[in-house]
Amino acid sequence: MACRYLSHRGTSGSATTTECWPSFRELLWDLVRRIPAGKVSTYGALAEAMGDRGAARAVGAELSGNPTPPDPPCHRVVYADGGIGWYGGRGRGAEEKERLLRSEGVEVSQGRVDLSRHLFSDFRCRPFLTEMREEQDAVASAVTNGGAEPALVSAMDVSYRGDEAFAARVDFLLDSGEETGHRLHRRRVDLPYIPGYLSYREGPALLPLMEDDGRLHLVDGHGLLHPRRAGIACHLGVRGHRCAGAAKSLLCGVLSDESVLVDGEERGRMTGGYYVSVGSNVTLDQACEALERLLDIGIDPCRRAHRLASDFKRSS
DNA sequence: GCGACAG
DNA sequence: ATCTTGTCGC
Repeated sequence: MACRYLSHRGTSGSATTTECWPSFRELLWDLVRRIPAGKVSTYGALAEAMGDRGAARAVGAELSGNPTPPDPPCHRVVYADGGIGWYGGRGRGAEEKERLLRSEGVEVSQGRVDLSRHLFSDFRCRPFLTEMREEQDAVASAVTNGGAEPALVSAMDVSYRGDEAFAARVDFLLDSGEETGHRLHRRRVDLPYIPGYLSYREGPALLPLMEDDGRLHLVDGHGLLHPRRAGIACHLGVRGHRCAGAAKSLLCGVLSDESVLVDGEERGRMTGGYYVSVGSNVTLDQACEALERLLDIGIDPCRRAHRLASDFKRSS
């Protein structure tokens, strides 16, 4: 199956990521512990060991939360140019980081480590981010357009507190705009936000809320308007649900009139302040018309879902 | 130097 | 996304 990360366990209906993918956090700290004293690595190198250099910022964000420094030796992780970087977060502690490195035999001059002498790069690690990209290619090829005109629309969003996700879905009748109900779901997440991998962070929290009764699900994020045509709306859509993405900003593509083009191809459309793109089982026209219809009668379903998820978190 | 990326 | 103070507009 193309979506291991969303696979169900038995008949319980629960879907987890941990069954299929390693934990970003655990894997990262394992890697950091392998850097010997006297050596350093870089944020990008650690990200690359896990399969994508683009996750370098997520690596830095996780390392900045080291609860017991200097035990997992996050001070041995520096910038790609040898710059010392921060220690303890928010621009603080470069001196302490430099002192620790010097005490371990790392030469620091002009505020920089000579990476040609001190770079450790003997990481052997499952490149799971690469595997996720490969899965995204399979997801993209499974996307389908079309279906009957939707009469029901549900908007979905997720709010966070630490590694806990609070997901919400709000339902509307398309013709009257009447709000007919909502569903909530709370769960732990174990992947940080990494551009291009949003579906692996938020998908597991949203999937249990989806319903295969012909309704169109509008998800906060992109569908085909993604570097590998596999945004979160596609991941959820290829599970058999009708799904489109509605995002507030672009991940890729250029705006040309109302269309968003990638390599000259229309992958999405800007309407009502949202970038809309197909997830699966719906056409771009249908998704845009549904959103426009609700906006026209004064209802912003995405904002409603955002507030519901936010309220759900606050009251939990 | 430029560009900088859903949530 | 979240954090957090201040500020603007209805």
